Amino acid sequence: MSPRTPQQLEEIRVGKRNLIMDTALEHFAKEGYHATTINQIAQKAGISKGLMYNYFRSKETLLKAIIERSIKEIYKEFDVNRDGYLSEEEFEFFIRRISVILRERKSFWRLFFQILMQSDVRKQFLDTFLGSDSLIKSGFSTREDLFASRIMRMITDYFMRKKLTKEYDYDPVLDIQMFLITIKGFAITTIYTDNYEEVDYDSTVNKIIELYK
Amino acid sequence: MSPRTPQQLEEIRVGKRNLIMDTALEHFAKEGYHATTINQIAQKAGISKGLMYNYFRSKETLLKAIIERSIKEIYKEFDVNRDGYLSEEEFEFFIRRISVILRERKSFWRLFFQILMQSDVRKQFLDTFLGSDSLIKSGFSTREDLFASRIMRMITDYFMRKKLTKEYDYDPVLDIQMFLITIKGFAITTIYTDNYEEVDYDSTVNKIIELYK
Amino acid sequence: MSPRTPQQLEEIRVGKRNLIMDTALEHFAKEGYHATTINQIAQKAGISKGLMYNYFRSKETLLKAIIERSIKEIYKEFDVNRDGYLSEEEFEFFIRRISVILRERKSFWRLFFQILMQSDVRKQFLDTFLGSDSLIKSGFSTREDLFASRIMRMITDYFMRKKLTKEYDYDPVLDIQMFLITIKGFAITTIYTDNYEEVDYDSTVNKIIELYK
Amino acid sequence: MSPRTPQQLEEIRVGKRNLIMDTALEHFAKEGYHATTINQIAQKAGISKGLMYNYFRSKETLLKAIIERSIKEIYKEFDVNRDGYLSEEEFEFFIRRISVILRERKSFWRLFFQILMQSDVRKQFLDTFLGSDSLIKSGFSTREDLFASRIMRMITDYFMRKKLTKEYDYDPVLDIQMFLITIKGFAITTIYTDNYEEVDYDSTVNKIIELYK
DNA sequence: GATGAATGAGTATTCATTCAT
DNA sequence: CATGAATGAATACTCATTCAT
Repeated sequence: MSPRTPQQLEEIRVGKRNLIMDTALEHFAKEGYHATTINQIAQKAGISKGLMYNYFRSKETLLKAIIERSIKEIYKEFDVNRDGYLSEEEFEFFIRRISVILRERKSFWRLFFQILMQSDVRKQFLDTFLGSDSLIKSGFSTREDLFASRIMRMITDYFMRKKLTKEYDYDPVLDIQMFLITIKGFAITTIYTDNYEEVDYDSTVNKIIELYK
Repeated sequence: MSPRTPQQLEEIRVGKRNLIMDTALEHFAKEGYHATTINQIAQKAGISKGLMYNYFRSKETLLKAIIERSIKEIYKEFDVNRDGYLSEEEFEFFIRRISVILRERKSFWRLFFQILMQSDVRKQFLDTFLGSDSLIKSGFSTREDLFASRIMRMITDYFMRKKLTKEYDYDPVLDIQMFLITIKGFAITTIYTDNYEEVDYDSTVNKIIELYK
Repeated sequence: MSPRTPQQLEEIRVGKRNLIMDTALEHFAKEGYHATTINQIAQKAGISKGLMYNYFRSKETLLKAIIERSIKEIYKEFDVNRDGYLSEEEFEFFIRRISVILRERKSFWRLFFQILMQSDVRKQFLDTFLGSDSLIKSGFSTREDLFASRIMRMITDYFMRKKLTKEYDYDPVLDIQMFLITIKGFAITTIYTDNYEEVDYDSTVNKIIELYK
Repeated sequence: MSPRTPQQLEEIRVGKRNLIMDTALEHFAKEGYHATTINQIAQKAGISKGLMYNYFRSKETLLKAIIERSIKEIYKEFDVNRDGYLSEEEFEFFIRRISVILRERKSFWRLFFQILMQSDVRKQFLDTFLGSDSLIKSGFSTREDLFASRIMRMITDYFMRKKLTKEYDYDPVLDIQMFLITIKGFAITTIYTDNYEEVDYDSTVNKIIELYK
């Protein structure tokens, strides 16, 4: 009859917290943040509404927690090379990494898209994702705030360097623009395609690398 | 002060109907469908809530009407050549047309994106827009149902023909895939960019044409 | 079938607004602000919960509206002589006026007491009522903000003058203190007595006047 | 590390019980009964919610326990002379005692006021405190139920006797009324004044004694 | 056609209370 | 004795929709 140990409690808390976040993410991504009710989440997670509020102060807090968690995890993925220099090898790795992350976290990205495409929150999504400070503006501020803009700078540098090595009439600004457009289109296609031929998917990734490496 | 003729009445009706739809579209696109209230719309449109319901049976009906109206208008834009054959000239025209329409109807496209990125309605947007029957599934059924899939077929044909005329190792399936990705990315970029340099925008369009013509 | 005229609408609005405020005041005074539910109020007033929110943005707004309404009305009662000078005649009139107002607005005063006796809101009630700026602090700020402190100053002056005319060892500070204590006790007694003998009540009022005139 | 004796356990129990009550009283008095949550109390007291319910069946039970405890203690203060006769000396002592108790138990009195000024519980407070049976009605029944009414009777007797010894036109009923009003006003002033000049306070007490002894 | 007062079902949130450990 | 996760009933508040005028 002795109370649970702190470890046990921590386990319960962490486990349930993640359960709630996972369940909520699934619903948010599918039906949209506004259209999803706390009731739905609680029911699907098999807990009471009250308990949800034991873990998250509000629906919005829950949303932010979900976003932050994913942002942090994604940040780690790219945390390898901090020297700010993007080699051709790293560029390819970067593209391949994106293609994996997009597939592995479809729900998150669907949610993220939704949010960013809404009014004030929006602030051009991909220019955001790949390089701006709108996360801060959106209230989704983390220590990783500058992550996006750092990546964006690295990419810019990468394309600028290509001018030196490649062709005469090479226009790096246009190439960056085309690259971003392609990545965005690729992202949407990946996220909103439920079943794709692995082969086709791979050759698409390869093609993108071929085009912009 | 003579009583209005039936024609005048009809004009008033149509005018008010469009006013409501325009106002609603603006709000839906900016704040999102769920976050927008009938009150806001009515107030901004300068009419009473009651009158709104005189024109639209429900909020959802209003939404569908907005979508349908735009779909129809866009359909007309591409209604020129019905022979199902897409010449190189027409392909270029097609791309340029898209770039214009995207800019001219930003609000609509933002709304359309939102809707499609949600719930069961989703069904990959651009594959929808450019060629599927999901509009029907989505409940946004119109007489133009098959419009998208016809366009999609034309595009497929177009790229298939390129195999015949162009290179040996040309892979039309991959090229279509890349083309669709590019169009999607271009669409999102256009819709969610508030101010762009006209020059840059044009060169991007030209580049896309250059790449896939 | 023509819509209601602005006058009709205004009548409805004012009438219903007052109905809600009156009903709410009754409940707030009896069961306390927190213990009273919007449901109770709506039910007693014979309207739907929703309608309440058509007239008041929130429960707290309703409370403030009730307080302000009464404060304004009471302010008018004492708005007669603005010269800041309180003659003996006016002093007597002042006491009698209070005795009437306390009886006529029992519910309001009960509510007002409750509120002021709560934590931050508190700030000594009667020193407030009769002379401070806590109304402002309480968030019940009106153009009549300084009403209370003006009255307080008038009373202070009144008692100071008595020193000049009356006795040698007269202590005006003590007398003011005793006067305020008496008024407070009188107020509470009046407000929380349901049935009193009119005769007894009058003689009490007379006694107070006799003691402090 | 030897197991605690039953006495020690009982001491712990009593100590913790009082700790909870003290903490709760502080919050109830400051934020109000309804606005105070069990969580706040438990947290401030440094115990778990569960333990609270080990000591008190419910929030309301806790409230009643607090009231009863104070009532009993106050009762003891006045339990000296049970002969029902109030001498002039004792009357003065009575007043002075009240002035001390009011200051020493501000929190309790503030809470008591709140409670009595609400709902059916109300029943004029001071007439209660000084002489009625409303404690029973209020559900705050104790063995000391009749305490208040006994005191009230003693006071009545005291003033009636003054008629015999003092003046011709002396009206004991009016004097009692004025006395009660003064005591109430004095009580409120004392309870809701945070810092008073000790000198002023004393002279006020003396003045009351002078007036009604 | 036009209005806006009125409704009520639904939604997020709070909090006293229970209970397994 | 002690804990805090879990519950669920209650509460404030919103908003699409209806309807009398």
